[in-house]
Amino acid sequence: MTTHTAAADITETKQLAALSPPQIKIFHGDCQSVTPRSIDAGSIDLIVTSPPYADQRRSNYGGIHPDKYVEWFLPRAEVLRAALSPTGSFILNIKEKVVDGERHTYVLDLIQALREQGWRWVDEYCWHKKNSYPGKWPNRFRDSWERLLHFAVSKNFKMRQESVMVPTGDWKNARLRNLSATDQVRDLSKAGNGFGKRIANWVGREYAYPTNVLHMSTECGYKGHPAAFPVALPQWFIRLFTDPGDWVLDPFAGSGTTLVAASQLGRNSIGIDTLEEYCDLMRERIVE
Amino acid sequence: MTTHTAAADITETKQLAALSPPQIKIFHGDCQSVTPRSIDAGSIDLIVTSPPYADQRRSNYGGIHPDKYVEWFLPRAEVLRAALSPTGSFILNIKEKVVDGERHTYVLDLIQALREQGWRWVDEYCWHKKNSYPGKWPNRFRDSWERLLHFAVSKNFKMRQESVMVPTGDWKNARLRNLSATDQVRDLSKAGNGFGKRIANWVGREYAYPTNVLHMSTECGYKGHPAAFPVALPQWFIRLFTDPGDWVLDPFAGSGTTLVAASQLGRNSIGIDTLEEYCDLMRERIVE
DNA sequence: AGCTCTTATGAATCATTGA
DNA sequence: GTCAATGATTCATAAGAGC
Repeated sequence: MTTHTAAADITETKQLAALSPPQIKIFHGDCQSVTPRSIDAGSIDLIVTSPPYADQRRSNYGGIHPDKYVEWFLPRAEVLRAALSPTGSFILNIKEKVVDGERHTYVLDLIQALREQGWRWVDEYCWHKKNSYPGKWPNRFRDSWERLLHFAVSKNFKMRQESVMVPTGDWKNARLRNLSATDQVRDLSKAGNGFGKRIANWVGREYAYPTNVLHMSTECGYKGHPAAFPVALPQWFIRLFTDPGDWVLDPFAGSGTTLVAASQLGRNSIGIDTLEEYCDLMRERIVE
Repeated sequence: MTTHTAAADITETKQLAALSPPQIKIFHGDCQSVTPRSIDAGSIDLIVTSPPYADQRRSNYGGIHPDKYVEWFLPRAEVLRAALSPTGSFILNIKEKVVDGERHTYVLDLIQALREQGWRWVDEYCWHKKNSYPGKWPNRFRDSWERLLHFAVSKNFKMRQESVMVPTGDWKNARLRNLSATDQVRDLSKAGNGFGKRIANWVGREYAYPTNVLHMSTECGYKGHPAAFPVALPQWFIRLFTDPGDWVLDPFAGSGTTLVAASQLGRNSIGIDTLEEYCDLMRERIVE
């Protein structure tokens, strides 16, 4: 039993208890070869990932040149598409870097190329990073947002909009202060929109659907490993695009944030990473 | 003479009083033909505009099909580039519409095409619309953000970052840091030229640079014109990319929000619109 | 528990220097 | 020339210490 969602999520807790505990699989290797070998076609309900950005993290992943990014990504997207269920979704967290004083276009190119590969570009969510990296330059301000591209293979993908509804009005802030005992609730308050669907019923107050702008802080001061996104981010999309018992895949799993989120929510998960070191890290983190 | 900040109201008022009152020119017609005929090459310091979106506002503008959007836009961008000063900027407010359940790619295509035309894609600001249009759909949430694309023709465009500084998030921290002698020394040394120094002396560290995410509510459209952007939006970019006395152009002026903002800030402005009815509207609005 | 205050740090970017 | 490495810049947040 790995879930501990916002305080009195009684119904959800019962549901999860009735299910077998969520499975977690970790594969070491490149997702391009691992995926077709180790994952059944059409068995994945949601892919959430933050791939290595172009020319970033060179010390860890070897770095992909911006001009080569699309050709590096496409064959991997192809195997991911085969693994995804017809009603599944693919959430891609990415942002183009600045090259020679202007934004590089590889993300734009990638969107176009993925569409040609058969993906539907359903929407682009905006992740507003409330605590973006500081710095000052003569020609730009701090970059405070990233793209969360939502792709699907069919028009009728699964979407559970009620599961991410947010309380309306001042009630939210007042209530959260009372509930701030646990880390989980703190995470939810950080997200500002991570409430489960049952909590709204439990409290019996008004709630509304969120928008396609997510306000979340990057995780700060965590251990020595690079944390891609805050756990609230995969949480939000897992609630939105899967049911308990579904399978979630992160083909560039890194420190395993997606797997943690999935397990907390009673979803099975698979993580893949090219670095054995990160696979070990994930296993350690999951034990907690 | 060229400095200008939100904090320096007194100085600003004096400056503006010393200048002749801002000029406003309104031209009726298509900017593609009006611009080369009526605007001197290189005379414009900033272009801020929200062009008719694809297939939107059909009743007013005739509507451009999404698939034809880029070819419609490009010749107009060409004349705008000729009108823009070498140190000028071009702010394009745009968002792709949903066609057949997915985002259309004409904005991505447009960015690519503008780069091929010689524009530099400096950055993409995110306009977070705090009060986005209500609605509910089975496969997406409310669209709560739009793109504010920043293009320039040269690497060393004009940018007055001090003019849009915002109060620091935590006032207590700012005040405390003010007491630290080392911090004051750091401020003075890093401020560099002219105005930065004055800010450091005057308001200490109570102001910080903003990010590339703008939080602004939409305004109800000015009577008779479909809702464009709030006046605070062009204001922000006019402060950021021009000095008093500079020339601001809106080639799709609509209800004239950009002209109002420019005049309020002591900048000269030019508005162009294909509809005589809107030109009349602008003239009325400017009298106020 | 609830404050206040301190400190460390995070998918960053540009200018400069040296090979 | 081009390219790679280094230093300087900067702020919202979490965690931790102290009361």
